[in-house]
Amino acid sequence: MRYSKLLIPTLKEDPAEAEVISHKLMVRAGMIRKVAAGIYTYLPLGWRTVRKVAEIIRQEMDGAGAQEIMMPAVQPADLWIQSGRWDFYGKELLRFKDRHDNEFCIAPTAEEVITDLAKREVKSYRQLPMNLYQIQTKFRDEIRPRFGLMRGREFIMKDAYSFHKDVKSAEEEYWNMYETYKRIFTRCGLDFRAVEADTGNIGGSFSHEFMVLAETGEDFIASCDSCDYAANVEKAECRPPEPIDPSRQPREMLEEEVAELPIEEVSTPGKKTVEEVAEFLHVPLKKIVKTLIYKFTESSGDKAVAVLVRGDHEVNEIKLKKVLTEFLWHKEQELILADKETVEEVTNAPPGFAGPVGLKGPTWVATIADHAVANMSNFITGANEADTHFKNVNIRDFMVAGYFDLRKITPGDPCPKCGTGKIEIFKGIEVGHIFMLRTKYSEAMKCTFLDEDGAEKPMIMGCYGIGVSRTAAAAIEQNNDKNGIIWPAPIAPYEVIVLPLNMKNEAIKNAAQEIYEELKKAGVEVLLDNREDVSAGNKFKDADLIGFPVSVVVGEKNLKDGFVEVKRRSTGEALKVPVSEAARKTGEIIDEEKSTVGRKRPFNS
RNA sequence: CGGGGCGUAGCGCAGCCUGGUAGCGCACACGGUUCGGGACCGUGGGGUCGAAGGUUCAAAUCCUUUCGCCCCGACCA
Repeated sequence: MRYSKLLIPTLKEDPAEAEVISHKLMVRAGMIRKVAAGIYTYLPLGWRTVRKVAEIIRQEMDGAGAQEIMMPAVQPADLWIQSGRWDFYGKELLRFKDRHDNEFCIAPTAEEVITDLAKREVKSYRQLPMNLYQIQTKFRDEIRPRFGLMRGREFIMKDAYSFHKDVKSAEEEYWNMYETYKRIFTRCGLDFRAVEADTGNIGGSFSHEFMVLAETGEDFIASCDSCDYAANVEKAECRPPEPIDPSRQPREMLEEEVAELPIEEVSTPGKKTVEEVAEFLHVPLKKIVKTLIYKFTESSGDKAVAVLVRGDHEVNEIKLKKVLTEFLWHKEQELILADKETVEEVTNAPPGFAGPVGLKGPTWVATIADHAVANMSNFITGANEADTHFKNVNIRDFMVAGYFDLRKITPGDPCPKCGTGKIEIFKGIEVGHIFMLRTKYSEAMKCTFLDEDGAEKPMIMGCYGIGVSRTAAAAIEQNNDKNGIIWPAPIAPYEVIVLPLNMKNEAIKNAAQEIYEELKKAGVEVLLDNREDVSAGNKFKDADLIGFPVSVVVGEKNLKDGFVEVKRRSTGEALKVPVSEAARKTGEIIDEEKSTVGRKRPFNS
């Protein structure tokens, strides 16, 4: 392709609206343009990269036995009502009515349509297992789209759904997809980890996320420094301190054995946060118990629950939700930190002075505590009175409905898997997610088959997503320098750019043209920067900004002696090669760039 | 939805406080000189100052409303 024919509107300056590097560089390199918040047009270069990511996904999915299909983006409400998600999904689901006043949505994901398809077309165990996928535009009306393609509202996703006659088959496919995803992201040249994850809105029984490690990631990953354990912080379980002590009886095992002292009131004027209290009373955060009042709604009205965690810990709301539903039988809706009024009602004090001693009020249902609290003694809590805390509080002083894993894992915690390693926290960008759905959708939508024994059974399902456009952005987050993008060769919009530095010099023009033709013939994806009246400096800057893995520089000085320069974007390393050798050498280098991608970074190590 | 910020030429911005000719750099077009790391000279085109209403002789500027965008938070297959 000739540069002059392509729409590549590069910019010298960062766009004012962009914050993260991938967003800035994609706009500057002329790959995307914004149409509305979280909604983008892909320009020729951006689209080529997206297509290349998609092609890698296709090859690997097809190779793994999946079949590509295409489902509608606009989906009827009644399928979503059948699955129960029409009510459950909330505002993120973009809904509208057609001219007949029938309700529709723009699909954020396609479990409903695919389950309906399987229900209609698959009758027998003989047709199973089956894995169907599509690569398609999705829409999620995110509360706050941001960071360009990293969190768009409209984005391109590969979503796959598998159907099985039994759990064993489904689990086999799950791990088949797990391995397939590893190959896909490795081929894309990404440094990533597969981590255990929460199942969120999609539901189901277990799940892994594929995380690209990057500082701009919005997810936190807990990873063990000695074993292969890695999990989303949302999911990572905290090993209860020894001894595991649900009954709270044996006091003799406490890490710090001291006699329980009598409870004592202390004045703490204006000291609301744990940090302020710790500083004011000259005690470590670990000696304080935080009391957080959470509010949720159930059929009988608003309820409040008090949650106790150690001062240096933070509540993991996903775990809290789970505890509320699974152990306390509250089917909560919209769990939120309680507002001022609720706090005052439950604690009889302004926010900032809540404590577990003497909670009351009609909405208060229970006090629950994190495991770590069970092993504390003579700690500090709020006194449920303005400007006052209690010292030497002990478990004897209040009622706890139970001890659960309620906190976020923190760096230095013991690994929940091996127990000996320490947890480290990394930031990551979620580019893929695989779920074991089991029968969540097949039961709701009556998607059944006849098994060998003639019994009608719901299909066992799995689902597997990859953010295609996000993967492209994540690759940039990981591969860039001050001059621009450094594309991993397999997903670069073009593999090679040929730079004739002066188009008015016939010898340069002809040599560049020749090398370009030869590369094209050899099947290399090559772009010829044939722009007239663009200075050498500009061509270099644009080539670096866009990030072509290899450039062939055809300039006067070298060409006089019959040479051109073949340069790698990743290392800056430049080879002087004879014109006649240029195409061959370039081909070799690009092959090497493509084949070494991913190899330098061992998976999960 | 809460807090903060911003809407002036395609992009990046100044002008607004203190009302009176809409400006700068880049980009774009034409002519010329340049041509290995974002060249230079000259000429030129391009703006309902986000929108609506108000105050005023006069509004980009002051007031009100509204829309959009960005950041932080809550939220998120």
